[in-house]
Amino acid sequence: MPRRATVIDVARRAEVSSATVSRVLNGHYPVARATRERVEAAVRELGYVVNAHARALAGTSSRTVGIIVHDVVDPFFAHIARGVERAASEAGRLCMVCCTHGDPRRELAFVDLLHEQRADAVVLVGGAHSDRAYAREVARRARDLHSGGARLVLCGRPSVGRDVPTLSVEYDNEGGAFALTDHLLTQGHERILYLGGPPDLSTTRDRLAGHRRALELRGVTPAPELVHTGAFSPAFGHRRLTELLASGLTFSAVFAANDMVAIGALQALEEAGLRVPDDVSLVGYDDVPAAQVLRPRLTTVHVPLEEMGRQAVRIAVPDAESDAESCAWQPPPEGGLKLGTHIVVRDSVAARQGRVTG
Amino acid sequence: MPRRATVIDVARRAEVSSATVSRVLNGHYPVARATRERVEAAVRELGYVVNAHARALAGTSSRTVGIIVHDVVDPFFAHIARGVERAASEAGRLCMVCCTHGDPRRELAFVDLLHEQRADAVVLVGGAHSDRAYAREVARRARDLHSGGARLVLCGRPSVGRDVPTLSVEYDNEGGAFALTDHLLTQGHERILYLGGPPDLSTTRDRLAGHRRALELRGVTPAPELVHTGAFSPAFGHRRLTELLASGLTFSAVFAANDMVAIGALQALEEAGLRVPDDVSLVGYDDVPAAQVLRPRLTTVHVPLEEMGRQAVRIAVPDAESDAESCAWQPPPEGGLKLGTHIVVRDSVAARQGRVTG
DNA sequence: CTGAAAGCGCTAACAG
DNA sequence: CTGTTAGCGCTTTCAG
Repeated sequence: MPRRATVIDVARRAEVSSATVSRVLNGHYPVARATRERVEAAVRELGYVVNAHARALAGTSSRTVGIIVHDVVDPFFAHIARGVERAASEAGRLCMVCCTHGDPRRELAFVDLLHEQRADAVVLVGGAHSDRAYAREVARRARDLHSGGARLVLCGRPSVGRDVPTLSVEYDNEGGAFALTDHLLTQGHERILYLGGPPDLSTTRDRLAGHRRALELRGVTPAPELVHTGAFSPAFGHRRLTELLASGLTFSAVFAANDMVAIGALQALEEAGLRVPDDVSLVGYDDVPAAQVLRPRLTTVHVPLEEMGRQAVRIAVPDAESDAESCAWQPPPEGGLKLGTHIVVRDSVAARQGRVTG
Repeated sequence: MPRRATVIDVARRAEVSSATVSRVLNGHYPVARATRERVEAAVRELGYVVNAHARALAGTSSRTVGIIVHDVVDPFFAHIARGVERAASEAGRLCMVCCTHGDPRRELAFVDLLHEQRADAVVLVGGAHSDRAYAREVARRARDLHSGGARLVLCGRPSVGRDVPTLSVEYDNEGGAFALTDHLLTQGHERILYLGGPPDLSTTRDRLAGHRRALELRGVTPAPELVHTGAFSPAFGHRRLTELLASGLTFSAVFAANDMVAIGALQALEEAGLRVPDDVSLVGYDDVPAAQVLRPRLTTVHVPLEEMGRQAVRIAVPDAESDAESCAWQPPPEGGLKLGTHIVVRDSVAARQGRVTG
């Protein structure tokens, strides 16, 4: 196998030094036009391709960012990933994506792997399990990363400690759940079934907190039998709601922990011969595209997913432009952004008709 | 900023040589138990993290694979990306994903970028535009990559030339379209509107070819006014079908070029007061999850998306296990896989009632 | 089992 | 404007 061409080969061929080759390759440095052309020709003739590793080793950054999600197919993560990829690309960086499938150990392992790659930023996406030991592990990595000049960005999850050097991009999760529940309450629903979401995930806790706050504000006592946490999947929504319906539980509305759960819930309702919103109202959360495809179209909470991804890299890495003077750039002093959410009213909620289904 | 720890620092601390540190870090080499433990302790105490770039430079591969898609959010690409990510991860590799948003120039630029990163494999996903110059560019990069020991994998697109060193994973696109059209024909539909898909994309050409072959085989003459190519989006499906309906075009079934187009088409039909499948039958292609969420549930062609992604990396890189003896591994002689597709019958097609809508 | 030393390919001073 | 010369941090012969 013929060894790959290197700067030296190009230099020899163009009859210049390797430094000159490097200079024309990088632009940003005066090189005589004739020389430049000779080098460019040599590059072309040799099919030379710089070695990003050698380049990274020699000082310049790796020009990559990493993102860690549960699953690239899940629209919640996919949209955030798109934002990260776009912003990274605009900042002249490659995006490495890792999928944990919800396993915290894989998550930690990926942070390490991305650190090894010397990613300029590592974006950790989605709710976190509330586990002290786990938070400590994340904190340690945040420090390691930081002391190496890289940033750990928490996207849609709480901080892991006051003086841990992380950046963060959150969204108003509690507020969205509050608004959504209030909307239901306003329509006369008081027995609202809360369905789905892993109970120990920060996302679930926040949504439930907003839900409860709204209930209490309207003088409705939260009923424990109306809270059924679980997974964030259509399968869970379908299965659990089917069971609940069979058990005779009564409620007039369902608050699905996210749109995926709502998809399954809607199917269960359909199968039970219940009409949405006539017999039961239904709401979701996240406002992924599927929410508009469902019939009835789903009332839900819009979360600026892609924007979160964009911001995550924006606050963590200097962009292409200011990049020339990259040393001038520095992370925003706040270090933490919180994006707004808002309820999107569509067709899956109706005023309560008096009857309570069960 | 305190310089990051290096093997030398670890070596010093553990009172061994850097070579020994390297050996314990990599496993695969006899090191006295006591020595190993001393090194491991030093690593921990210093918060040492290997530099993947230095490692890659020093000879071992970069342990990464790259994937180039139009858009990570589009389920077609997302599922393939998931397969690639999983297989890469299982083979101990990181996955770098790039989004072109359909721009061939970005695609080429990303191949270069991934080559610079010395990715072990670069997977190019999705239909390609049939453009000689473009194919030549791809071919050149395939050769460059190959001569550097990396592989270019074409996933769901045709070869760029007989003796261009690429690997490929295809699916039976033409066959699926044939089967689907035949299904419609069997149900009595003869005026079938073919809707969507960029006309110069290989994917579209293949699907249309299968569609036409089925038509001809049943003695139905393809009608040019029934073919309306365009984008692969719900927006296109909705807009164009709405126009067509207004124009008075007659047809009893719609063959949407993919499920996304079908989503838009269904909405247009609904808005026009037409019922699916009672008034008009509708089919899609790809069998993404949305196909099961639509009402009626969509009859479509199942494409083994995730499996394609998996296979793409499987044929291109040695897996973790055989990796120990990695020099023993070599790409499968075939170099080209073709996965099967099959039609999934759901609820969006009904036997033709006689009336032809328009 | 362990150490010494030679690069891997590139960039970045530092001199001209 | 261009060449020389050190490394960047790691792996890897080749010798003990």
